[in-house]
Amino acid sequence: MKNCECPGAEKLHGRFRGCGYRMTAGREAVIKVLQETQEHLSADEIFSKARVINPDIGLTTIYRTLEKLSMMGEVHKLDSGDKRGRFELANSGKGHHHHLVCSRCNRIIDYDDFIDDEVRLLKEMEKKLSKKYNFAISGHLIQFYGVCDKCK
Amino acid sequence: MKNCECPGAEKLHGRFRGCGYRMTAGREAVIKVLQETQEHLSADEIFSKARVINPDIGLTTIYRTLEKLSMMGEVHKLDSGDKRGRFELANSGKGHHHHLVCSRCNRIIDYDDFIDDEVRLLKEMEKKLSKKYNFAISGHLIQFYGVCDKCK
DNA sequence: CTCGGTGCAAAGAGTTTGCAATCCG
DNA sequence: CGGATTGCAAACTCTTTGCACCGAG
Repeated sequence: MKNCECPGAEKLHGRFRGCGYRMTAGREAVIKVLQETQEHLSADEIFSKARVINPDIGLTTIYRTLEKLSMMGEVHKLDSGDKRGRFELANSGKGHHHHLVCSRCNRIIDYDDFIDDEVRLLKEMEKKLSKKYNFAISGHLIQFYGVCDKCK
Repeated sequence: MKNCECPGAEKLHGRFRGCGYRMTAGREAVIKVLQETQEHLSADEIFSKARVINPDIGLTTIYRTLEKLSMMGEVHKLDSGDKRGRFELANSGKGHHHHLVCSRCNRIIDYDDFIDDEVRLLKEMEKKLSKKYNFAISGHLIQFYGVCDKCK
């Protein structure tokens, strides 16, 4: 798989084309599902929802599409502690945010409160760490674990 | 499994006993392996190393011991991005630290540089977030992703 | 003696792969 | 038309479970 860098294209459809990929019914369905949800869906959950749009789609296509979107930087794969991956669109309406993960029900809550201080510190850390460890930092993961209101 | 809180016991051996568990050759081997390594081993890697100490040990015991130690708060389970879990002793010589994760080779590097500022901010965040989201925060995960020096 | 602990084999769960058929452009 | 994409089933990987035997205390 090519590690595609095709910036600026407004629509995912265009980005696929620009990367030499094709837009298909299956991919459209996956993207639609991701755009319409507020939650962090697993591959399987995306599968169920995508089936409603396109009954012929297979789980394999979900995985392959997610992998492509992930490579393109359009979706982020999250780790919620249970064994399956969860996915969120990178460029949904949401801005930069981090996660609260419930250890009991594995629910993931986004937060973007108070995030400016966080981001400022992170940028500094990135600079210092990449210098000290000669490490090319491309991203970060910040999560707080605990028990959510519903589970308490 | 009991969610054991038996503070203050100096040795893991004692902590096991204090929790109503038994100390066995298998558990000793797992603990020894964890104490002697500087890396973040997977269950399988721990298995190989433990086999050297105790050739009769099975992979199952590794998993079950790690689960107990994890419940007791003696080991932390890490997520490196590849699908298997990695483990580190909570009370090794290392103090509080966070991780740099190489996306290429999945190596995890500990850092504890500049960590005071980080921890200070985290504590603040925890306070604010737990209030706003009514979320009982028990821990956090901070990781930077990128490409390590060896992989560049 | 009592129960917790063990190894083994088998089961699970999530994800990936091989392949022939199909579809996009 | 040519190569990318797909669904299906099978393969894989890591982890968990059932069970009969073993052993710590």
